[in-house]
Amino acid sequence: MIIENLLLDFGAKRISYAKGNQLFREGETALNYYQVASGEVKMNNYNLDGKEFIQGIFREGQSFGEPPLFADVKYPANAEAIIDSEVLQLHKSQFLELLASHPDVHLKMTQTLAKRLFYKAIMVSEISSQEPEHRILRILDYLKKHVHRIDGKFEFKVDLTRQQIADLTGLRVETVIRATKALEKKGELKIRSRKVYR
Amino acid sequence: MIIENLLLDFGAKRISYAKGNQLFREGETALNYYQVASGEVKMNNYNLDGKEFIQGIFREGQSFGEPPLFADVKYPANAEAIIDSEVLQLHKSQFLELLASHPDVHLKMTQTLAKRLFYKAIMVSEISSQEPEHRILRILDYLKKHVHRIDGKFEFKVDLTRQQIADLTGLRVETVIRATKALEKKGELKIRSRKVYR
DNA sequence: GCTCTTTTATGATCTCGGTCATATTTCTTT
DNA sequence: AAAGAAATATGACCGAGATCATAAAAGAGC
Repeated sequence: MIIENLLLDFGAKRISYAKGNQLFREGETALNYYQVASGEVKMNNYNLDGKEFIQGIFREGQSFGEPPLFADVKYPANAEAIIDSEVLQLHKSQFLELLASHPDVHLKMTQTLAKRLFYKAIMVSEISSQEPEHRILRILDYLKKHVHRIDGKFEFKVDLTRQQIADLTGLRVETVIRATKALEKKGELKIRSRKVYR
Repeated sequence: MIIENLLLDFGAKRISYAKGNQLFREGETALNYYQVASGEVKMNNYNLDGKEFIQGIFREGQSFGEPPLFADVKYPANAEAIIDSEVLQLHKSQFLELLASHPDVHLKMTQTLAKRLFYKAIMVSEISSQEPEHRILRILDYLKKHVHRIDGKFEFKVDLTRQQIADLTGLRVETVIRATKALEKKGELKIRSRKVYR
């Protein structure tokens, strides 16, 4: 996260996206730095038969889609507003200038990328070689510990639908529903009025 | 990649690891920056029943295991020499000093992380939602285009065993063997004396 | 309150890739 | 050249999770 005034100083614009609208698409060239001012944005892929995979969900203060600004590659996924959202948008060239003139911000950016890489490393290994229940617990624990920074049993209310959990783990809704129930029975999580607590 | 003399100036050491030896393990705290001087190092995970997943393979000039130096996390995977290797090793504090005093090197580092993130984003989506043949082609195309920078049909000789392809894609050897054969029949790749060309 | 949509739920069936067993070919080492 | 190890190959079978169908509960909008 880069503080708003600094972004605005460098010419960032505040732009609104209605629920369901796309900010950019897989395969496009990256032109801007994006940071959520309010709302919720997801990055996702669709495979050939329409199945969605969610790369990540970004909330207030979080930036997304920066890697292609550094590496010379196209966007590996789409970005879409999950709910009505406002986004701070800064053109690539100004963004790079900002980093060059603010080493501390650059370092923070590097740390952000490093954290994301850590998350992806975990997920890719999980998805490739673990059974559904394990995968689900892993992503919940990751969100609990690294995103929401919550401690204590069942203190983390999972603000995701079963479908979203499925899309984050590469499973199917039905499998997630059955697996979460099995996990509740095992005492690994709680379900109160359909919401999952971990 | 950071040029060798610069690393040595900051106190890096050249260390040899025999084939099969581990440089660090999943869950350990990151203490050093690593860069391959010669040989080949892989980062991997093992799941509960011993199945391996290869996060990446690093060759001469490539660095690995940096994210935990930036983000405050433990290693998400092990590092192991695939063949006898020499590695340049620089202590975390000196490494961060190096970056602070050489903004160009820092930017290059950020670009490296960004590229790796790009690769992981592709793989995690592939693994989660695509069939074996698709996954295999994707990783081969990634290696061809982004690692070896080769152009032209069947010009890329894949220097991986079927088992390694399996461990990189989260598949099983038998599946990779069958899938590569099917892909050859479809004209997507060639197999000459058991080596895969793409 | 009523309607429409979204989300959760559950059973039945199917299928693809995993598993297991075994063989053959190639590479290494002595 | 022989022996051993590693990599590739192939068939038979199985099972976990996907798929399909259908329903019920909860939430959103009017």
